[in-house]
Amino acid sequence: MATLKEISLKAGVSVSTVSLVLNNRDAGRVKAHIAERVRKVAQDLGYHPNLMARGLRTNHTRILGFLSEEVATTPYAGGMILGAQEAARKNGYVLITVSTDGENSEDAEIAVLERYGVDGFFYAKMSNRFTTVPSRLSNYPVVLLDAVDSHNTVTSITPNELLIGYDATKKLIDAGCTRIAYIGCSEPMLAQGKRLEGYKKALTEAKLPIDENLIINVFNNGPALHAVEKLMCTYNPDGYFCFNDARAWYVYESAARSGLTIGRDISVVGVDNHRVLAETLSPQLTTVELPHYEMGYWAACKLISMIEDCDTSKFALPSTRSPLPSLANNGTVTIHCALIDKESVQ
Amino acid sequence: MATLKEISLKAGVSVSTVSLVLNNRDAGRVKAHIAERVRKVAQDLGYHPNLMARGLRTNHTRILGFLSEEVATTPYAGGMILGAQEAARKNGYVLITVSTDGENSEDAEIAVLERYGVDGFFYAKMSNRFTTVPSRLSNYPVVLLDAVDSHNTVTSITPNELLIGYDATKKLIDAGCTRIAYIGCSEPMLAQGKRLEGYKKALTEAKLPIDENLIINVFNNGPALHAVEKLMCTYNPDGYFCFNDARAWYVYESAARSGLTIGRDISVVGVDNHRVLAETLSPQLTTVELPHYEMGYWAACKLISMIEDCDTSKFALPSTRSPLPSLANNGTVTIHCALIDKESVQ
DNA sequence: CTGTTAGCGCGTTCAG
DNA sequence: CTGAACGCGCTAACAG
Repeated sequence: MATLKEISLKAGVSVSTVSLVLNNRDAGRVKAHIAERVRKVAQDLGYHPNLMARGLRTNHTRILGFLSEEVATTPYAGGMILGAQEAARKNGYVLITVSTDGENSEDAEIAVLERYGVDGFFYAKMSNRFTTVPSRLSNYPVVLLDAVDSHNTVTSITPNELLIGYDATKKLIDAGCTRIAYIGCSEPMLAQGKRLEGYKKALTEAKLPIDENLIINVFNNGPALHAVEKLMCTYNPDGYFCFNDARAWYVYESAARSGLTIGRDISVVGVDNHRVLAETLSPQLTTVELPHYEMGYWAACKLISMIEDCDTSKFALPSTRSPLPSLANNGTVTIHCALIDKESVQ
Repeated sequence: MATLKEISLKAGVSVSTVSLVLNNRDAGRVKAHIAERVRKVAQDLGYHPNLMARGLRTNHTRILGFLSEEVATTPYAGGMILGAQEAARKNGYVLITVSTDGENSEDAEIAVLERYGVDGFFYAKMSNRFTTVPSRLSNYPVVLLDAVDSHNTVTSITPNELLIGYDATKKLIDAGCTRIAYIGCSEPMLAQGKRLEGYKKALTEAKLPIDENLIINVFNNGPALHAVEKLMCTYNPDGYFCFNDARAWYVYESAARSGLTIGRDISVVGVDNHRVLAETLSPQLTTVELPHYEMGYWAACKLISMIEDCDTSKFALPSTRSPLPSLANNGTVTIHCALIDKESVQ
């Protein structure tokens, strides 16, 4: 690793001149031909600044801390890290990811990241919920991922859960379904209530009745299958909106046992576009995609803009299936999730 | 963030004395009572060394670089990162994870990690395969994850694929199955050949015939389902060893359509213990767990031992379902994966 | 327009 | 037994 000093020696100028040139702060301060020579030598030596030394001096490291409660391990949410990483990379930043296994270790993890001099933090949760950000983070730029700040003060990005329920149900209505079931989630989650609300909104708008018999909440386990089978036999829904792709499987299995064909006899919409499940199921599952990658990407751009206190227009957002909200937004930002049309809706 | 200087001022000693004491190098060099005072002040001020400054001085940062080709995004392999992270944390290290989207960006990513002064690298692949490690890494300690070095020189950890096939098939044989099918993978993978080999080995040992009609390789898509249905109707296997949990789903679906009950009429064993799939399926899928967390944990301990050139006995390996190999091993290390007994084998 | 000087926070000689 | 002095690689004052 070449150093500034080596370059200065070889180019016959002082270290500070080299620093000036290589940081492009030589406009009208260093003669053009000498600046050129410096650049040449740097190029030849394959110079890259030592980021630790620079960080020590400038007090910013271009390291972002990614705090999560085992989010890295969930099959769903690795995409958030990937998206954040990608956006970070494009802007010359890097991620240190840390998982906290509980509230108690959290403080220690933050302390470690502080010692490395991170410039800001992501604070990610496993699924959309209200959260209070640790007070230790209050001096840093922070963006919440898949969680909403209880005090409604720190910027966050989450899926628009209501629209998920609305779009999915609308899809089934437009396909001609009139008796649409909702296979919900027994665990208390923000997403559960909102998606149900969207489901009801779509039905109401279409002047379809809300039949409480068609609404069930299940855990992700054996009894869930029986509950779905029973619902199918008893009330014969022609459409199913499922809280997630895993719950959609119960519909597939029940249909197979009942001799019903998905995409013809009944229609199904899930949520997640879970890589393994949604791709494996046959016919492929029409599902609303949770845009983890996109949320991560957005959060990183947002965080960097906060760190650099700069105009958000410098960030090029990728064009993705779920269009990203403007970076100018603050507070509780939501993202309209794309419905991925596959084969399970007639 | 308190500094050495602040402590030295408050304690009325010099900076170097503080450094000595706080690094526990004060044996017979600093008077006990003064050392005690220094420690007290440091405690009060909540002192933690600035890791960048230390790294600049010592040329090691306690940062580990985790290179992977989108491994972070696969639903399978996030566990590797988690395991590596956990082991790193326990030993005072931290991870910078970087995904390369192709061979070309790889070199640039490595360069970035070098500039941050990482002490060593993980080089992870998406699934067990032969790999040549980028020459740029040759000056660093490196551990390969879920991949084997083509030149057989850098240390790697991978699942013992042969035993996966053997154990899974043996499980079915012990349950009384005599016509055991193998639902394999059409993509060329190291794992495919080895698992098939283990399957055949178990059959041969049990003096069961190897019937090529019972062996099919499929992609993960619609036609796979038809292939499995056809196999089921035509040859009536009583046991199924599936390359992975996703392929096991085809057996579940086919069985449901044929009116067969899994765990009674036929038995199924998968591979992955994929969080969503294996837990959602009903009856729950008996499957061989790919110990991603464990591999990551092992790799981190190994890498740190290489960096510190220290005895491997200082590392406490967690007791996990798949017992970890000794850290004394070098070269191509494999891990015996645990079979998770659930409900799909009679 | 350029080079000298200083110091970020730390660890390590080397005198005293 | 302790503290002064130096340097890691870099940037930012300020002087020339």
